[in-house]
Amino acid sequence: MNLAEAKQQFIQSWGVFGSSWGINRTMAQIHALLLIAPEALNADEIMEALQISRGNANMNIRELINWGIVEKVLKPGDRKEYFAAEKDIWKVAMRIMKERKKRELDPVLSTMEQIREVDAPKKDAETKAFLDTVTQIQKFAKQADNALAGLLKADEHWFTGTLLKLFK
Amino acid sequence: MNLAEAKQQFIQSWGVFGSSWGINRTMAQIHALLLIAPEALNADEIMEALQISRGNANMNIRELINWGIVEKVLKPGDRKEYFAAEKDIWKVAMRIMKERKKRELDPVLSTMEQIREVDAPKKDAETKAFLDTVTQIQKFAKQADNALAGLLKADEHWFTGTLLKLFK
DNA sequence: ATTAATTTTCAGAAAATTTTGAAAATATAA
DNA sequence: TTATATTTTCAAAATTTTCTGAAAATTAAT
Repeated sequence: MNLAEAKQQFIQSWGVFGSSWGINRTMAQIHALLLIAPEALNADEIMEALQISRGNANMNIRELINWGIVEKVLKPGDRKEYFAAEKDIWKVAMRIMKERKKRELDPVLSTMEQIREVDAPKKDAETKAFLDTVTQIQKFAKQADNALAGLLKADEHWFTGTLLKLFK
Repeated sequence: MNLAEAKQQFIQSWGVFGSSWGINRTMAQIHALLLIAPEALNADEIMEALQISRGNANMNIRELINWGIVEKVLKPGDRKEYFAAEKDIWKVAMRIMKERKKRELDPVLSTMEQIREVDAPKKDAETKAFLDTVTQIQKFAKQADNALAGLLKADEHWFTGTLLKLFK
């Protein structure tokens, strides 16, 4: 396996992992491509490398930017827009966790909250059991939420710390 | 919102969350239904409650059993098979994490391992950068893997401890 | 052994998601 | 302003995933 083949393999695999992580295949592949590209790439280069259409490329690049793991890079004297991925894997992972927490965990919390407002005789055994399950889930989700928030907070501090050191 | 409505709401929501967690909607809904059912249910009852076909029910029940969060319950004098969900949310979460770790994290680890065997001049700057990225990912995945394994192990011990106390 | 009940399988249908490609919108240069 | 390059949008097409339902297989009773 030479370098080009290894890169190809990497992009393919990242696409497969992406799918099982609820991220669409192409989005993950573009991310992989940018992650191992020595330079920022423009839309045409991405389309060429992955053999995808312009619309597809555009849409998924935008989504990667929304997730905060890819950014636009402008080159002086070139009208095309270039794109570069955040290369620090830890930062990438933190951003993804943050995004997924927001999209997946937070809704669970508010839904469970809302369901607990059920207007039913609290003494009824069936009602009790149901509310108990909902409460358990809520507790668990809160713990997970706190743990993640803590991790993200810690990382932020670590980052701030490092940054401050650089400028002091 | 009365009890029946609340239950309906719960099942619907669980289905939505499931999708974003890479679990199919019906599978998640069956799980939700069993989670709040006072008694084990049979296939017909599940089909009726969720308005789904027999094939669909059968397939997703089997998958829930594979994940280890639902089990068959046999009732004496009844030829039908009944199904019950694990009610301890913590256990459910642990099982799901274990399963996802196996299906998603472990493959990342082995693929990165394999890619690092690339046959390319290690002094070349491009090769170096590529291998560095792959190594970073591998390190991160290993950390995540260890953290999860630790959590699962801790839980196992906690469980064993609790169980032992009960019987001693 | 025969019959009846129940579960499993799986090809095709339906639904959901992703992708294309060309037209419209936007931005830059001449 | 006009022309040209580039990006964005979005309806329709392609693909992937999920679901149905009836036939086949299995299990248990008579």
